[in-house]
Amino acid sequence: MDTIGFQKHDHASCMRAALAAVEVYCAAHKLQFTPVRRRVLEILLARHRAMGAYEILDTLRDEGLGSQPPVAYRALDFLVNHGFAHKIERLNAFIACTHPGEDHTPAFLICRNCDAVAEAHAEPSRGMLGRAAVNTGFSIEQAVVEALGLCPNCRKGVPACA
Amino acid sequence: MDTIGFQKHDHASCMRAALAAVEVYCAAHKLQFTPVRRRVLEILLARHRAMGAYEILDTLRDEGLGSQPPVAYRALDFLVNHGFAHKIERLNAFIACTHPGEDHTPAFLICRNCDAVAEAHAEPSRGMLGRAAVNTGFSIEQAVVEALGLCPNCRKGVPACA
DNA sequence: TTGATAAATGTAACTCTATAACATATCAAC
DNA sequence: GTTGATATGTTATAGAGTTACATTTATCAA
Repeated sequence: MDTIGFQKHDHASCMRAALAAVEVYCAAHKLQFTPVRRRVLEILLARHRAMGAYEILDTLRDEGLGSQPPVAYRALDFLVNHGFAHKIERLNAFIACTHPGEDHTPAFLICRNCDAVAEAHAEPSRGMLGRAAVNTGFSIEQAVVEALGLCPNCRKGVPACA
Repeated sequence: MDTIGFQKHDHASCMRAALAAVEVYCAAHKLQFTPVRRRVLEILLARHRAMGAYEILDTLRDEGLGSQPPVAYRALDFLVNHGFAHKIERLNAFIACTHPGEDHTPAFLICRNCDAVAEAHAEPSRGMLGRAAVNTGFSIEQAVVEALGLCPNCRKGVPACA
């Protein structure tokens, strides 16, 4: 068990499910889910938190799967481009998607105390941002929505969201 | 005349107004609006677009106002902390606030073609993000809201938003 | 007005994040 | 199997941001 979206859950099965979903998606879309790409996604899924590219690279290096930055960045580009992982701009870090394969605009809740990250849905076309876009004639193609604050565990004083 | 929020406006007067507002605010709050801080804000206001810290630093260096990164970053920290400028996470860049002094949560519309940036208002506590936060027990303290797409000028094919 | 304290700046060195460029290998499809 | 596209390996470098410490400048109280 581990924390996801600030709640406990069966992490091993959620990891298997995500990998399976990505495999299915790649097969259906004729994408190459190569060993490096797979391993980077596994690392992100296993840690279940936002990780810097160089932190991921360290793990790859230990496993002999490539030691230079472009190896990690290229795998991450692939994962992000196809929606299997997301970049958290505010942290310059990456996190596995909690529902890969589905088309969605993610929004994140980032705990400033324990760095846990929960993924929610955003609808940039709605709300004030969408209205502002329509008013100015701007067409939204992508959106970064990241909230910073305290997760429920840290609010209650749980040390480092154990 | 220049573009702001994708529209033409009297840029010189908007710059004067913003500087005046910041001066008033600093006097009222006993903040030191020092030459470096003032100059960085002027640079941001004059260019009227998102600028990287090193781009700003180059200008400072040319003027003999400091040549090392901390000089620019410290001034930018001051401006951002007091709401006189904002950081665009997606661009790792900074932009002058269009209504300094007022307490607000900014949202940005970023043109991927010409890099023009318009500032809108966000209300992170409302909408889907706010609901997700309430549901999970997360308390939002700050939010990054940035939309990427095409500004009206670039949609119409105006070359580089001239 | 001077002396203590805090705030701001100058500077060097460094860390972290990310990309360019080019060679090599592997895959996919005819 | 040859060819063209896609992916990987590797070197070097660019860009963004911080740490640490010395020095200066402002603030304020005695």
